[in-house]
Amino acid sequence: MIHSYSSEDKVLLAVDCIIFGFDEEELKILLIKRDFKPERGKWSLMGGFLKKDENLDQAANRILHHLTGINNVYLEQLYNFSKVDRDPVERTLSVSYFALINSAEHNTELTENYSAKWFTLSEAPSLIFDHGKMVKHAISRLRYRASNGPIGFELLPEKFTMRQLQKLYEAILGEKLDKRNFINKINSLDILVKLDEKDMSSSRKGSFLYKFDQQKYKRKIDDGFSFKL
Amino acid sequence: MIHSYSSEDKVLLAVDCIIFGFDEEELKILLIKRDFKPERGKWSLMGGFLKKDENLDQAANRILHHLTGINNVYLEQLYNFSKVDRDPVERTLSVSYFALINSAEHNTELTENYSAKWFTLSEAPSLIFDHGKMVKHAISRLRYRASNGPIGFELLPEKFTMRQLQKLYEAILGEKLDKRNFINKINSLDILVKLDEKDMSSSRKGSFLYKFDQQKYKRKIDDGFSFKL
DNA sequence: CCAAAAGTGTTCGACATACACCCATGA
DNA sequence: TCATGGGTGTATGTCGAACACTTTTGG
Repeated sequence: MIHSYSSEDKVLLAVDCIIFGFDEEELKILLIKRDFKPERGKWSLMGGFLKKDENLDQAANRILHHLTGINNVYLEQLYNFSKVDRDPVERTLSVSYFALINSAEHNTELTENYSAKWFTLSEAPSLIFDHGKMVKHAISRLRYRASNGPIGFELLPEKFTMRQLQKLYEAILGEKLDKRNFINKINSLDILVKLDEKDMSSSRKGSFLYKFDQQKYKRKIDDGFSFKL
Repeated sequence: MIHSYSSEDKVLLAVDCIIFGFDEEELKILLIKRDFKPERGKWSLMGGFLKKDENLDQAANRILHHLTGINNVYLEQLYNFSKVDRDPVERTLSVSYFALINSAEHNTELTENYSAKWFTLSEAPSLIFDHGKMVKHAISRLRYRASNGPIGFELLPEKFTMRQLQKLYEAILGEKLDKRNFINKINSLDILVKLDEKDMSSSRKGSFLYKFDQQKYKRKIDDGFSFKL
């Protein structure tokens, strides 16, 4: 048995995370101001390098935790960006990941303890290297995933109103949806539980809160059900 | 300006290609018998290592050409497989690519000059490392792409019959399709040209040949059209 | 004349879309 | 009492699914 592929080239492998959040109205991404060279002072995605004793998912989790204090969020590998001169310092490939976080839960902590900032998609500054391309790619994957699986709930608090859910989907899909049709469709999926509780913050009448029913969803999936929105 | 990220780990990056072909009846993948260690003599995907002066798409094209003599085919990056001990020799990550080739055009050349062999999906031998996982992933991507874009034509000769096209889609999707519904749907897309020519090899009556009209398709796309099958 | 594949339309049901009014409440 | 957002059902059109017979021609 041989012990190395000794004549082959090795490369640096970065991991960059596109972190999505939702603030009741708009879809946002979390960026940090770089405090190191090159491009110090410019805005960038959260990133870091793969270490030799971890896989990419682990690296993405580690980087996310290190830069934001956050753990246990939805993370998904997207694409490997490999243009030879994409990083001016040294040949580096970057694997992009997208993350979904419930920003209500983490907002203040984030912006105070770490120098991260939320930007709406339209207000986001231009990013270093090919990070802009990564964001575009991530948005299109997010749309796909949100339309084909119950992934949107990752961006909401555990309990949420129908209106919040609708606003979220409108933000993800970039289009207005009809209130009645949306609710009918969601109800026909039969994967939410309506709670006895109301959220009173948005109106005088108050609106019922719902929870995503993970167990029920899994049972339905095993039964051939497929989520489509 | 700094000139290296000197303290970071570097890794070997492989590229492995899942090559799909179609032989009038079944979807196949092209494998080679490894003539080097480790796992010499076992079947594997076509693979090689990324070199420092090329990007991943270039590497995939180079590897494909080197191992099969084929150039200019549809290639798409899929996923980074990064488990720490996936390759027993040395830490290696692998980026999988899937390729679509018109096997009629390349068949004999391939199996004679190179030690490659076509396998139907059900007859394929078990593969080294995590190559089996890569194939599964590639099939699901192929299904998605073929359902949402005119990518199936990459697997057919330039001129083809409706029946061939239907068989191809049946093979990709893994289900029988209704002849009339299929033809109606394809015709309603309005992206094929019917030729005056018939293919006489499959029946006494002969069946008309069609070509995919790239120009027309592009015009329709620019016009907001979206391919769905 | 017969076997074997090619070609061709219509009906029916399901699902998506469009659309407007009453309700409950706090101020 | 009124302003604000919450909640609810129906009618219509579109698209996908099921389905069977005639045509051609080489042997």
